[in-house]
Amino acid sequence: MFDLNSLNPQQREAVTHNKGSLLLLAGAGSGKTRVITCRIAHLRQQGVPAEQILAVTFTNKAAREMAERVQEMIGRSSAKGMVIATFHSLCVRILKTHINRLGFKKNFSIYAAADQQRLVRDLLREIGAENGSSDADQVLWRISSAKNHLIFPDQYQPDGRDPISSLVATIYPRYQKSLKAFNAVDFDDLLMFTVQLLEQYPDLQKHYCERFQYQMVDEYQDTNPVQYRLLKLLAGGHSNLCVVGDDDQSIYAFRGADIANILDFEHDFPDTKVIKLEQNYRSTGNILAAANAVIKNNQKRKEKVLWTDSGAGAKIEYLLCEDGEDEARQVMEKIHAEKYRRNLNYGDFAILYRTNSQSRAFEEQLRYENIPYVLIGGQQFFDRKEIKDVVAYLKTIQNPADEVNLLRILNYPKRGIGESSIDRIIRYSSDKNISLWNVLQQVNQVPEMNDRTATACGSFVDLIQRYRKHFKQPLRLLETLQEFLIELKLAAEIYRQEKDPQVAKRRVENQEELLNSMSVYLERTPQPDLAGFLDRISLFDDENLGKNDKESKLKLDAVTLMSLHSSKGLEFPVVFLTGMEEGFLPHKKSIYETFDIDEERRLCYVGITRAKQQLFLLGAQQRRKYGKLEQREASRFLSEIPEDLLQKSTGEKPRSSNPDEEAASANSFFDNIGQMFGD
DNA sequence: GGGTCACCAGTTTTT
DNA sequence: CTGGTGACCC
Repeated sequence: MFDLNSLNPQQREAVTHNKGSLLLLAGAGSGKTRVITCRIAHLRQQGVPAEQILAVTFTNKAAREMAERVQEMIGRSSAKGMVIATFHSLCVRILKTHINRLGFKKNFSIYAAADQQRLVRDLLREIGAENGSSDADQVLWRISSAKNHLIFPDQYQPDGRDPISSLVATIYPRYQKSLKAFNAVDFDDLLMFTVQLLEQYPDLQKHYCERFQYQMVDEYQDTNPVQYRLLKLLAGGHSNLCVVGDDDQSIYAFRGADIANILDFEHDFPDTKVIKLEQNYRSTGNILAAANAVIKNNQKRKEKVLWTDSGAGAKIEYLLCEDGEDEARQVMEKIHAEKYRRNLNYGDFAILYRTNSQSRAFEEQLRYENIPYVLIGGQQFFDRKEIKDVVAYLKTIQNPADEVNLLRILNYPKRGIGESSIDRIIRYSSDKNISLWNVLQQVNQVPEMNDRTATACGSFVDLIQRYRKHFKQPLRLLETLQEFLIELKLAAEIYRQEKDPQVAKRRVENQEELLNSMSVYLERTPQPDLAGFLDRISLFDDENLGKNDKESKLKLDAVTLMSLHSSKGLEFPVVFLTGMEEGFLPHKKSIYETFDIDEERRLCYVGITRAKQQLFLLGAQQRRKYGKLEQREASRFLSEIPEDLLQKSTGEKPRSSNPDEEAASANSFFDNIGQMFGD
């Protein structure tokens, strides 16, 4: 159990507030997760049945941690039956039972980014509008954003001034039609269809409302319009809905999050109790003072002032660097110095930046200095080709209507079904309106099919059918996957294709990680099957996969490099907030295109509040961009930090070949700084 | 099927 | 400057 006395008064109030809606404004580092888990434990203690409790998060990591902590607190059996899940997995649960009402079969596939991209590219090619990959990405982006706003294909209104949107108006309905034909849904559909289901079928809505009497939503500031709608439907007017979040850390507007959801919550749900958590248990006083000073410049926000009783701590250091390289060098110097001075580990340092391309200079320098580092972000495990190939096989076995994945593997590894044969098969399929899979089963009907290709198709069909049968034995799932990988000879294919044997080895090992993923799934699941495994790897992405996920990367003793976005929710003793320049933070797109400086300020706020003990702010006077040198101006956010919190220093003197030019640029820069610090 | 060349675009990301 | 992609050729 837990001790109410170990909580501060506001936390305690939040934990014991049981009835009606609750808005918990939890500042950075205010012990939010603890409050949510204690609140769940408290509900159980008050006699609320576990089945009535629903907690929704955005990431699997958050859901897993919450579930683990609840179990530690109240025990496994007492937690059994509650649902602690991400929005997406909650929706999959609902759709798995009821999606037939929307005309899908229950073995539907879930399309991830790569599958979607393939499909949209094919559709663009069909209408003769294929134009590199960037169009496909943009179209997909718009479709996703439409779905986030609950705009169905027939409701999509193109914007005349915008050429991409008319493309979207053509592609979106076709895209949705193809998905349905393939018995597949994409990530956004999971949410959109669930909302559609609950709206169209009041019996279902009633069912889920009654089931989940107590609902909690974490990171509420990140909810988008579909998620908001879903919560409204689940709450159904009566509920005990508790939302937890921090409007000051709302940084996902670009993917549809609407900060108005949290700002207007009290208005949307009358009689809401509002509780603010402002005591911070993470950072020193100086760091919090800087964070407060920056964020108070945002007009639309719930006022909060973070405080700590743990003392002011070190001053914040602002290092003005010559250029990007110098910035990287200065970070290295500080890492060496602080590691030695305070006996820290490499794992205590994080280098944060606005855009991923900024990581390069730091990586190079870290490698040069032989400092271990981990780069967070970049390619996701399940985006890797070798993994997608195996997953495509499994999806085809599970759902042969899934033509995107069927086509991906039809001739990989090569089995003598060439491009022209595939074209013939596709044409026959669309002419006769027979699914690809059915055409393959009667490939002799296809005109101009030579015998060898027909035989190859036959053995492909046989392979898939054989393994469909094998994968039906739940006790042999792991062995079957193992046998399947061997029979496919994918490892040999990888070694053949990849010149660098070390790279090939790593890729084969990645495939073997899938086996680990399967065995973890088997351990955790009472009634495992192939469908469940596929859902798991679509939804849960690379959790379980030892060396590739963010969490285990953070366990190594290595300096962490990541974007400001990825850093949300994490903390480090020493943080370097780099690229404190106009154009990076705020990013130039936000200055000239989206005009959302407030969101950039929140991003800056998130960065500052990651630091526990020491915060370094860095910026360069000039930077190489797209090959040419560019003068940089210090970020406006720097001038929002009171001068007495800052210790300023410059790096090396610029060593330009032209002393006059050098003096001029340095002077103008210092004039600028002088103005902003008011000296 | 693999290799080379020209061309383009360049913010943030989870599920 | 980079990385990714499509066109083109052998």
